[in-house]
Amino acid sequence: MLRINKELLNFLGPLYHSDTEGNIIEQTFQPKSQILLEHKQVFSVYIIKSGIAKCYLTEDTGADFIQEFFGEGWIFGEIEAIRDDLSFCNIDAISEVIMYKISKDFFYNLLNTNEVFNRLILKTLANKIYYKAIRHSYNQSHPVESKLLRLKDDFADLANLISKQEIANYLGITTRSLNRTLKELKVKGLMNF
Amino acid sequence: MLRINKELLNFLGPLYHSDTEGNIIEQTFQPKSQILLEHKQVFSVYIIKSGIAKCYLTEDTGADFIQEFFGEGWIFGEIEAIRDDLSFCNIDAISEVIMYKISKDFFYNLLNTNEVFNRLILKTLANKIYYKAIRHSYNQSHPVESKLLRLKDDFADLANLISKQEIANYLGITTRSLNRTLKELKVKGLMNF
DNA sequence: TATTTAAAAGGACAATTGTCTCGCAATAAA
DNA sequence: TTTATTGCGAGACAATTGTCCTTTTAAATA
Repeated sequence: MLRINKELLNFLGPLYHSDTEGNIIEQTFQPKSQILLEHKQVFSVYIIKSGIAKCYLTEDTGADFIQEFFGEGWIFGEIEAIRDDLSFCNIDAISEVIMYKISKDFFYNLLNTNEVFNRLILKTLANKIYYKAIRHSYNQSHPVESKLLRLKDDFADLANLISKQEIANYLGITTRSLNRTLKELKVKGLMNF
Repeated sequence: MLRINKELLNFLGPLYHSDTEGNIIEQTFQPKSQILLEHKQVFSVYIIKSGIAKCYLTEDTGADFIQEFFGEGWIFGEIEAIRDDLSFCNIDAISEVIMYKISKDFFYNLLNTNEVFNRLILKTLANKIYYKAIRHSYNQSHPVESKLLRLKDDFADLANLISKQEIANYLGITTRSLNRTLKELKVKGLMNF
């Protein structure tokens, strides 16, 4: 649930340091600040250098559904750039987030001229689809208890970084259901979160 | 819910006809036959020339969750090729399906040497992510009734091609829930499917 | 320390969705 | 025509999850 991409980060670090034309800039976001908003134009592609962000959609019901938690090396804005369309997600910083920011044009340029980068982006996109397919299918076919157990280890890692509300939003359930099920699992001795 | 990709089909048609080395072959699958199985090696990338297929995952609960219905121009196997991993979906023909089949190697080759193809694949991947993100979020945040209404028009188009069971599997619900809700909508005069 | 605020936990009840089962209708096989 | 077979629809009930609201806890501030 916390996605990282060291390969992409390793590619971008050196590129940033050798860049003299301002094609890549660093930008810092404070915790809880909004990085990207739904239904807006996107002018840049972002890669997380450090910190954690959440990517979520706000539905007409008022509920937020968290697509993914983004960590080091995770990229966003690239889908909008490739589709040449408005943003379809909100991105909020959870911790302090430092990011590499590259303009759409430079992103296109890299895609066309740098085979390694091109392949990295292809892989990243393919992985995003893979992760989403598996998760969506699992979510639709299993009760809350199973979903929670499946993420047990992730919770342990993220426990002091993300709130209960965020976990609920990630699972597409209410905090009430989350608490109820967590308690049942505690009684059964299957979880101590 | 029935995805097509004319652009990709328009690209592949001429390529197929000018191909003298057997890089692209046509293959026909009968209705209900299996085209791809989960957890198997994938040696080719497929693009649908005509017909309809379904892409689904079988969960440990025994339930099938349909990721998408594939129509003309839709591609699959490309994610496995890019990730260099086993298949993670089953693909079954629904109607008779005629496909262009290209080897992994030729697919890689096209990606590296043909900028147009490369861009088409990037777009296709980005679209797959976009569609999945929107649908997953909607599914998690809305009751069955809303999900059905949202797909009203698609149902009308596909009604005589796909079964009730398949619709239920696409929505991640049981046929019982589907029938119950369809009846309620009929009573309300909101649907006549 | 006392006071305010926000996050977390949970009680009571309602709504939604699933499970199991049976019956009906349509189509295919005997 | 009769007999299986299969998909569809739905009744009765159970389980799951959500809604609304109150209480508890813990951290932040005065």
